[in-house]
Amino acid sequence: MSKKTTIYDIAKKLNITAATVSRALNNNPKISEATRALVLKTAAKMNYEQNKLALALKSGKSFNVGVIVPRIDSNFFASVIRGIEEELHPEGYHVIICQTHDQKSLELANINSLLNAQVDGVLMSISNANDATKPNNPKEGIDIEENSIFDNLIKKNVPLIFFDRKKDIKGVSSIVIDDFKGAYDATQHLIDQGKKRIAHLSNNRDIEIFKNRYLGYKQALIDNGIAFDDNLVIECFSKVADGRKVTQKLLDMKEPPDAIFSVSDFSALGAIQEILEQDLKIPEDISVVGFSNEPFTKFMELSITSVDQSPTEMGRIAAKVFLEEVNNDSKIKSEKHVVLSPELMIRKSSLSSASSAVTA
Amino acid sequence: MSKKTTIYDIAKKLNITAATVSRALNNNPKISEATRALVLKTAAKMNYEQNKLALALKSGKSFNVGVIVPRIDSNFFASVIRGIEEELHPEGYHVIICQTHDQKSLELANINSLLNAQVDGVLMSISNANDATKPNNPKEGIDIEENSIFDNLIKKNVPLIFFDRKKDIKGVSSIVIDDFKGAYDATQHLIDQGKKRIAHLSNNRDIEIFKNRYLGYKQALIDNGIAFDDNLVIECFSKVADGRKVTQKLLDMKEPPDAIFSVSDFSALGAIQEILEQDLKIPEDISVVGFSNEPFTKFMELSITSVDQSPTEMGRIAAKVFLEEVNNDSKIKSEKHVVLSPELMIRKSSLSSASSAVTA
DNA sequence: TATATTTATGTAATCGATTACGAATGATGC
DNA sequence: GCATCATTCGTAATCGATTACATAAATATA
Repeated sequence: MSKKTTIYDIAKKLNITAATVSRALNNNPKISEATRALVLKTAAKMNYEQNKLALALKSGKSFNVGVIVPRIDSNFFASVIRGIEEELHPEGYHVIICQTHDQKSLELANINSLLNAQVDGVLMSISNANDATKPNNPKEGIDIEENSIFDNLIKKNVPLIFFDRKKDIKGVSSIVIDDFKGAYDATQHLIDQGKKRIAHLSNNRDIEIFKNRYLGYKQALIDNGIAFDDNLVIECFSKVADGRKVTQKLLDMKEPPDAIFSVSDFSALGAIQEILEQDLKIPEDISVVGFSNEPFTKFMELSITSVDQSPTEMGRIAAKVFLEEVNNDSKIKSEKHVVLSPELMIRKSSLSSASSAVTA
Repeated sequence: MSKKTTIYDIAKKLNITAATVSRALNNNPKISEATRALVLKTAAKMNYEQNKLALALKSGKSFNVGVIVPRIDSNFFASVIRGIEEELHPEGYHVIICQTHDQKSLELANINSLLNAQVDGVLMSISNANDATKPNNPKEGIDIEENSIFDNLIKKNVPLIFFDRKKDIKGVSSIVIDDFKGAYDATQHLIDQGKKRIAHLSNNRDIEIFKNRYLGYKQALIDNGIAFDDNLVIECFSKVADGRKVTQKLLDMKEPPDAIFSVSDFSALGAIQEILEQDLKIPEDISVVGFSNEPFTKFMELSITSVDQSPTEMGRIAAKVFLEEVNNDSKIKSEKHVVLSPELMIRKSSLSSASSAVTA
């Protein structure tokens, strides 16, 4: 319908050039107050709105950032994105969402696609794809083949920020929680409740967060003089059904566990369902602790103890780190590593005595 | 670091012009096979990637769409966005997320901001801000002052699609669920269970969805010969705490209700908590039905009956309608109104007899 | 008054692509 | 051998902004 008005339209109407209009609109000092006022008034009258696309092409800044997550319909990722959006919106940035569904190929495709769209930065949580088929690179945390996915970003000097699930790449900042501590605290809590045979529902430990939770769990056992038993550690997906399945196996053991610490709230829920099904009592017979503090853990009548990751805060900080990097003109670039402290939310699924208060 | 390579770089290297390079890259027939192959090979060698920004400026298509929601960290909206992203990504579109936090001012600001960014379309669910202070326009569903928010979009011919919370605007498509039917079915179900005094936790009925749920509830009562009692309808926010508060009032009545139908799962949960607190039995004494099928309703031990809105499907369809509109070159523009049928998920919170099966 | 110095504006290049138009080349037909 | 035509490629405009440089006008200085 009505074509968008450009600075040329305004220029023509006022018999001046587009350059003058541009200067008037941008508070350039080299212009008379009279013409500035005139241009501003005319621009308003003609409903002028700056074409950010043209500006982006000229300036090389699109004021768009890409956010890549495995999926958006999980409370954790949605909350992180919420934090990112809230922090970046006032600064004039738009947030572009990409999902990988845990496929490495989509991860690469999304990065390239975002680069073509000229985003000013990429904030991402890496995918959970199973890389187990490839031989592990012995150099701790550095897998050259893997990192080549991010080469394009780094070569083009586009800020990359990892949150939650990161890779160790030189020059790349990251915001994570202290997964080791989260797991350690959860395990210690179970031990404090008198539990001695604590199982661990793990997940792909090629991913740092799952490895660290595993290590935190193990260390807490060791520090309390409890023998670590490999048979009590089972890998399982973050799904209710998978949690049920592996819990069934645990309960079938000669010496079943008296507590379960899961890296996921969903598998923790599956564990609870299976335990109750077998007419065992929670937390008396078996205590259960999850991870992520998904909303439902608080809502259940038998509320589930879980580790809160303050996802919105994580998103906010990731956004702030991005802003620092993108506004840093100096050549000295520093990577920043923020580690948030997790908070154990103690609830009914693990609180043996009625004495202590339950966290809201 | 390494500047991005442009078609001019390729042209210079091959001693041809950028026009030829562009033609080679775009499968333009007016070019020899020899040069095309040469250009393609050189482009690959130089790691050429098309600058979508330049393309967008030239073509007027940014291949970005804006999605505006009250907030992203609710399962419903996150799921809708998931559907939108999954449908639009294969078509080459990026999804830009904006949150309004239910503020009309942010709604307007976001629309304008997206327009400046030259998005190809806007998919949105309108905010829940209370317009009650303004006198209602008698013309059903058409509020001129309100709609002026969308004027810019319509004037510029940018496709606008509403999902879930819509306004009736000429030429604007919408995807909603049949909220009337959802509420009707829920109420009928409660009546089928023998309930006779059914309360309704409503919400701001200036919003269509809440109005329709109210009307569906009312009609079900009437159709079953149950007198409608205004005292049993209470407005309340979609929050657990608010649900508790108003339920307390309901239970304090001389004749308390024997069932509660809530427009929100969260206030339904609050209701349940309050009911159990008062040592009443669910569903024997009081049944509770929510709306939205939030994940936690299924997970609770006392699972909550709720109305599923198939949000991912809603997002997919919204995206498809957008694609139809954006790909429609003809001048005949038609608005499309898709109404999805909601599905009542019957669970323990309302199923009196153990005879019937509970939906998963 | 003549010169120096601001101040305000215009000219034109630039960002990186696409494309209408025109020109050069070679092939074809008679 | 020459007109005709198709093929292939170059020229230059365009999308809508910004900005270095040039220039004209206005003001200050001696």
